[in-house]
Amino acid sequence: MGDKMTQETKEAVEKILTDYLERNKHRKTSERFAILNEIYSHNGHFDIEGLYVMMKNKKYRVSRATLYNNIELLLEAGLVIKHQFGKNLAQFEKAYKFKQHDHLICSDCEKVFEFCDPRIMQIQKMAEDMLNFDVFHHSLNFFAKCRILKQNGVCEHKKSVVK
Amino acid sequence: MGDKMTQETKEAVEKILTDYLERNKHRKTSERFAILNEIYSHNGHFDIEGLYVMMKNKKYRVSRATLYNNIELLLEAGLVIKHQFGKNLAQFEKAYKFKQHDHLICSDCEKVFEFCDPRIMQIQKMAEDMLNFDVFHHSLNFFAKCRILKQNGVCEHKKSVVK
DNA sequence: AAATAAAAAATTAACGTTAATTTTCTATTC
DNA sequence: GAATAGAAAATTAACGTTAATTTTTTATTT
Repeated sequence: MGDKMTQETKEAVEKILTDYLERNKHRKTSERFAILNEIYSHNGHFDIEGLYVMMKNKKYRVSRATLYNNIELLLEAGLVIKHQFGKNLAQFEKAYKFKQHDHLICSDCEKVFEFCDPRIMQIQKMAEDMLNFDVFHHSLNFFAKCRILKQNGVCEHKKSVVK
Repeated sequence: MGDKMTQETKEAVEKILTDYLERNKHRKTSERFAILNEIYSHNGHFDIEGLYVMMKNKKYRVSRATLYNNIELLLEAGLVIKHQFGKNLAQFEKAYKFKQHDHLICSDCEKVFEFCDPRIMQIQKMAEDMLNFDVFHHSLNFFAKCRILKQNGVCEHKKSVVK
């Protein structure tokens, strides 16, 4: 799980956060940079409770409310992305330097798969022009049943992408 | 709000529910048909609390838990669709005979706009074949900023589609 | 450096939803 | 039609998240 990020990434995301905080006249607290670092040294999806446990297991003293508040801030700064995969539990992932992708969720085992398709951008452009909006984020989820499961009665996609 | 549905629609959706209940060996309770009727005599999006209030204002005695449980059942029967527009409050809408559409959400005023694009089906087909799944539902949301608001500082899209 | 005002963190309470438990009702058998 | 077992409805408790309040910290002024 704990995956050390490159020094460049660390500096780049800290710079983005610093700029965002200065631009919006927010304070540069130690908690904010600790949370950012924790998130960026982790791969794949995570939820708030998981992040809380991860940080508790290390030196950090941080409350859940601070995580909820600051993940919102990181969301606005474009440093994390939020997902709602049907369930009533929000999942997050880091956003910096990660190429755009969407998700397909297995309705039997809840595993999440990623895929890319450039046509989503064409749809986005159509919607923007038709409704006169500028899209800053999109979310596309497919909820699906495994074809193998239908045939064999077992749900075993070894090549799960995330979670 | 309260919009009388045609007799044909009423019969059709009741038939779908009856068949679904029989097929899955569930009971045909009065609550289930009351909830279905209430949902189908309403246009646009709604949440559980709103449905609860609507039914309380009429003759019906029904608990919130029953609404939560049965909306899940109607979801499985393909009679309603569930949306999560970023906020932590689920929105629903009837599914029978309503053509496929997706949503764009204004980040300033939370209004929801609908649009259609056939290309989403091509993306779906691609994902299905690549990952070997059969998609039974998708959700595509664009989160966007109003161009007029950016220019004039006011957020007033009169032609809002839903809610 | 001390005093201060404002902002953020922590704590607590509230809300929407889900899960567990109890009560009521359905529908089947006698 | 009465008795019964199982299912669904209602109630209650728990969970994830958001909002409100209190405490702590930041950073600015003196």
